[in-house]
Amino acid sequence: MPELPEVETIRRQLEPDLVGRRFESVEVLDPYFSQPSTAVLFERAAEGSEVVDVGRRGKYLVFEFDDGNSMVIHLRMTGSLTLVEPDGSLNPGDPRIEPPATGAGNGAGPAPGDRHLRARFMLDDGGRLLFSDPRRFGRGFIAGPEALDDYFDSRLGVEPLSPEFTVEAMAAMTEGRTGPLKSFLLDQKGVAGVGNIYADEALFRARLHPLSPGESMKAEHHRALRDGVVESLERGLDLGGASIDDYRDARGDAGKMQHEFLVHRREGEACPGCGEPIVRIVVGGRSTYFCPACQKRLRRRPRRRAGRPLRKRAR
DNA sequence: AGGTCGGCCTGGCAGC
DNA sequence: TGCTGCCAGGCCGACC
Repeated sequence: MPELPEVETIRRQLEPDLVGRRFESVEVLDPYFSQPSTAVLFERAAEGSEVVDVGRRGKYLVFEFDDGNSMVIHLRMTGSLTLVEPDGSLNPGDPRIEPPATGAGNGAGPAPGDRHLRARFMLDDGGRLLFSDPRRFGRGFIAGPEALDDYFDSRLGVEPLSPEFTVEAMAAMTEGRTGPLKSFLLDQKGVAGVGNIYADEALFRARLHPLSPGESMKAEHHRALRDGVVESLERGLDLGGASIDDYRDARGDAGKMQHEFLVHRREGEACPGCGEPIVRIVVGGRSTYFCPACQKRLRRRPRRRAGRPLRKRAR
């Protein structure tokens, strides 16, 4: 599942090869991809545009065009973007040359005849960018600068790898939140880009229980969670992301983060901290892995009622 | 307003 | 073997 480290890995690979290139033709093969816009409108808006920047916001990839508009792509669960060089390889010098487009298939990409291919962007240097997505959850749209700002502002919170992601910001975001910390981390309006994998890893690094309410945290916990999020995302970036099922980077390679999960998808295995078995629970409908020994649940801080002194406990 | 839950999708797999 | 049913989960909209 592409989360921030996976999307950023793809962005870093695409940027040097796409900036300065022009989309000569664009084909939307699955109308779902461009919904709610139509395939034709999407194709018209992208065709002829030169890419001047490849950016990222949360889990969204942002291809900025020379006309000021941007094409935004979200990979969701199973989407992938693959850049094919003019010679058919996945990067210069790569041995995985596509078979010549003489036989079956139409030279669709790294997997010729890929039935999950949803959109194809032909570049002016003969290369092409392919969007493939078995589950059809991924989406693309084109927007002007103001509309794009509004879109992101209403959906996304702070970038966790930016200087704005401070301990104070963490404290402000979790104040008054009664829901579980796991749900807070998955809410993109708080920290943008964290998904199920890195939420589990961040909570373990912070030694925080996924069901602890946001408002139960004290200053030391705010710092621990901020640091846990940053460390888990940076580790994922260093390893080129995590490949559990479908994820591949823009060159068709798998990431290595899945070999270094501390708790995620490791139910019953020994906790890397204390050796106790890792447990799986469901929080907000999501599989959640943690160590019950290392990640103790915080209790809600008692709220003082105005004008009334704290009562001593009866008995 | 914050929290929770179902729906969107399809491939893969368990179970019969 | 082939069928059914369930699970995976990011995001959104409906609802409490």
